[in-house]
Amino acid sequence: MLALRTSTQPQPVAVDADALALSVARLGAPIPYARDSEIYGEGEEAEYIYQVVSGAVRTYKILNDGRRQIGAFYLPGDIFGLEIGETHDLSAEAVCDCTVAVIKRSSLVKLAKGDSSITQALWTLTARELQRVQKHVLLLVRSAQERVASFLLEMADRTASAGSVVLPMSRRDIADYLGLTIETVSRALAALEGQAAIELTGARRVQLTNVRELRRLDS
Amino acid sequence: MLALRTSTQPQPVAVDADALALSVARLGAPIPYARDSEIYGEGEEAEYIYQVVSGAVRTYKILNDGRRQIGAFYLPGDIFGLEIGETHDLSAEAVCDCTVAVIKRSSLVKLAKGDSSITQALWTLTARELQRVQKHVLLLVRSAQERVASFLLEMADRTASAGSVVLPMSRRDIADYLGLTIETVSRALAALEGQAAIELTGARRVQLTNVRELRRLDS
DNA sequence: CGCAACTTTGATACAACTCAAAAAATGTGG
DNA sequence: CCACATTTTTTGAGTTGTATCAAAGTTGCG
Repeated sequence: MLALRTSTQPQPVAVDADALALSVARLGAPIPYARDSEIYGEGEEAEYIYQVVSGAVRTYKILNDGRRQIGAFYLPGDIFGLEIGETHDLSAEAVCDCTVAVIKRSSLVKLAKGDSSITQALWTLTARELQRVQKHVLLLVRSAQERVASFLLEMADRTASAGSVVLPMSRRDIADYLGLTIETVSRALAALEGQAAIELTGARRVQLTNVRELRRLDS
Repeated sequence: MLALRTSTQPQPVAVDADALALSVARLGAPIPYARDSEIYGEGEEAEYIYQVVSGAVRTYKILNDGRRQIGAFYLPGDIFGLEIGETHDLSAEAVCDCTVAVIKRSSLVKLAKGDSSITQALWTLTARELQRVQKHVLLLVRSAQERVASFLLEMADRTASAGSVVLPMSRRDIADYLGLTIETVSRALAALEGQAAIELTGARRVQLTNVRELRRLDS
């Protein structure tokens, strides 16, 4: 939700944060990352702030039992890697080949000294991230089908695609984001197709044929 | 984790936020709330910022299927109700009879005008809240016993009680926080007692007899 | 003390997981 | 562009952990 794009979601106090997003894109150095390559690791110093230019990025943690929990997917326009502490709480990887604009945190802090609206914008970004994670919590207590339906709606909304969603991530990624197994994700998709809510027009291409029904599951 | 208290958790960039917490306690009007009474409702204007003085507070949302998801428990010293948008994202209620210090958001904003460190402090509070919710996500993808063990450790840590934890909330509250049913919470507690990790010395009093074992489950 | 609310325990059901294998998609070199 | 190898996704069968339904204890308060 840290997006430049317009969205059907309410965007309170958005102006400053979005202006900052523009700044990152303009000032930041664009860097290419290959699929599955690490952008930063958990515990590393949070020296930079990142914005997806093209492609997609995931943040995640590895649990002690070896499972991986994905914290978020970031799409073009989204800012990630903003921490208030010294280090990153999660690791970040490229979901697919992608380009990321990078700006030094210290240069933003320097800008913020002369312009309190930048501090305000950074705060807003953190608050939006908080709202996003709160939604994630609500997602994780719902049924498998509801989680998948909600995920599809979110992706459709964020990619501004008219009903036809191209998922940049694998079933494993989706499963690890939703707290499910890949088999359960696959079956949930098949069930949604059976209910004529979606149409699987390729492994990673989904047509949302009945958004009403998906919303009913999501709500 | 928005606490004045000392804690075994790392507290990065804590000074300003804690100073602010002191300000709320000093400047805020102490207001008593009866058990289960509403402090604010989801969607209401976020006019005030709150700090628990005594007792405990829960924030929550009601899902469309009628279930309730608790977002957080706030204990003495903790600040809650800080939003960046115009309205509250969750509702807040008194878990038990409690006292809450209340300060107008506008007066903090006024203070912040002359002191950028106050803006910084508010940002830090939001960031801590973000970290807390991220932990909550990790909790919700674990087994019932692991969730309960983790919850007990968190409560022990936050109440700074030497092994003996008094839970201010009911099983229903715990279940709704952990995304479980009350029966499963009860059984998980019984199982932990069977493994000699804890001792139930009353419905709401738990003795942590083997913190090592609990931490192994938590990790 | 007695009642109401809360918690525990038991029996059963079901959703999601695990293990296994087939099918489909993707990438690669000839 | 095709044939093959590899990876990813789907489907199937069986298991398991948690939910549900029901009832018995327990706690705490008026």
